[in-house]
Amino acid sequence: MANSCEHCLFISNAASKLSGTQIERLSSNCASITLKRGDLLMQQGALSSNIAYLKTGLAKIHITGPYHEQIIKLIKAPTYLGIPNTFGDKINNYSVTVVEPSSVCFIDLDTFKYLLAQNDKFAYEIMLILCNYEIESFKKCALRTQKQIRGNIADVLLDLSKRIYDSPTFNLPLSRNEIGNLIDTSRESVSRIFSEFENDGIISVAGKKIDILDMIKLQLISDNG
Amino acid sequence: MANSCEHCLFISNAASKLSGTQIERLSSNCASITLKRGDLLMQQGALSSNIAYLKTGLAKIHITGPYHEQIIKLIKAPTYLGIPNTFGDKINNYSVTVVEPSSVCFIDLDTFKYLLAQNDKFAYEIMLILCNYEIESFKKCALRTQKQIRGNIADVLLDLSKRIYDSPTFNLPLSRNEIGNLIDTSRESVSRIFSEFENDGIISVAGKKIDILDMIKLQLISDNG
DNA sequence: ATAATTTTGTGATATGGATCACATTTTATA
DNA sequence: TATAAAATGTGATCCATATCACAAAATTAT
Repeated sequence: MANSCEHCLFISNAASKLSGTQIERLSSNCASITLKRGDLLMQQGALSSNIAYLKTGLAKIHITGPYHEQIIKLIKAPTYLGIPNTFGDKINNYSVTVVEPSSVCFIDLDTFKYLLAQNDKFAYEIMLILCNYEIESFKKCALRTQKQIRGNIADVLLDLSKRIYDSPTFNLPLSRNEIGNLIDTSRESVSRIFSEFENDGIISVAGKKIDILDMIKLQLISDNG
Repeated sequence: MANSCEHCLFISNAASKLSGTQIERLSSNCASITLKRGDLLMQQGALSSNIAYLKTGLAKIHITGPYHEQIIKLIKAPTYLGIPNTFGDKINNYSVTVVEPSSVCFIDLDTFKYLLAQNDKFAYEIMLILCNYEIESFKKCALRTQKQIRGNIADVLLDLSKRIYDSPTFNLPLSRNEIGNLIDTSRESVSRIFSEFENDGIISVAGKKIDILDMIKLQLISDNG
């Protein structure tokens, strides 16, 4: 049975700019699979021959640093992954691992490039995505290094609550150690700050389950570093 | 006298893909100026209506953090500046300040977008640039936070020597304070490490003038954090 | 040139977090 | 269900680096 991108429930802004023929071509050069927590979607150092489109789910972009693994960011569907890898040297410059059950389409690179060349509106949308990535990473870079751990943990909790789950209650998709890798700190410090926040009545923690009790105070901690 | 991009000595890879008519259009929508150290090329928070093309010189991209100014990176000509700003909300997300005498072309945004839509090879080159930006910033983000100050200072010196000046001897384009802002440390620490490196015979420092005496050892410090 | 301002170097001190250590809980596996 | 393995919480200790303080040097303005 042929894949149909045209009727995909999670079609991207970019793909919805494609013509009938173009989207047909996409459909026949695009394979959809489902992945579970821990599955590697893209391996740093490997040769990339596909663009990935995360249709549903949650993933982390991470790279191997000199001393430990560094999580660059959490990626929520829907989004394209690995576009920068496929231009230039075609070696993946980072790994992507699924942290919650996800469905992903792999799009043949040549097809993707063909579509970019054929349809300038499609290309424009992709460019928009790339631009936003850059702006985002500039900001994050500056904020993360100028705040103390309390501020960074507050940021992570707010991000999970607002951007990822849109709810004051959620299950942490990352271990304490991973949260540490995301904000450049140790797992012990993450634990300690969680306890601190709990004692201050800002959050309630039960294993992976987080409940933000005082959003205002959490926001203050985030703002004041 | 009309500006001629076609015969520009510093024409970009992207612009050299343009047709005769297209490059004429670029020429007539592009203003060239010269700037000196300290001149602001792009102001964070301001409305952007131009793409900048740094033809010659050196500039820094910086943003205002919660506590102090953060230098994101040093930009060496030739390069485009501000592309991400002009997509999306059109507010500059960062400032750019010239640190060495530079010449810059301001390209009208609508013209730039017109060229992107008309010429897919031009668009492809611009996309390449955006992709490289992202990869670069991922790497930098991870390395900077996982190394100690000695390692980061070694990185800055090597970057200046290799990428920017292509010489073991050069004049620092940044103050100690700015170097601190670049690698998230204090001016005092920068001074101290410079003295340390000098005592170890790795560099010689005379005000702004730096001489790298032992490239191998400096590289080792960079590698080992 | 001279004065005012900014930048820099370096010692002393304080401290945020890393690291170590180990008990406890949770999760995965046989 | 039992057992092994991984993740977590928390105290004690240590250290890299920020911060403070102030003198010296360099730059800029008058």
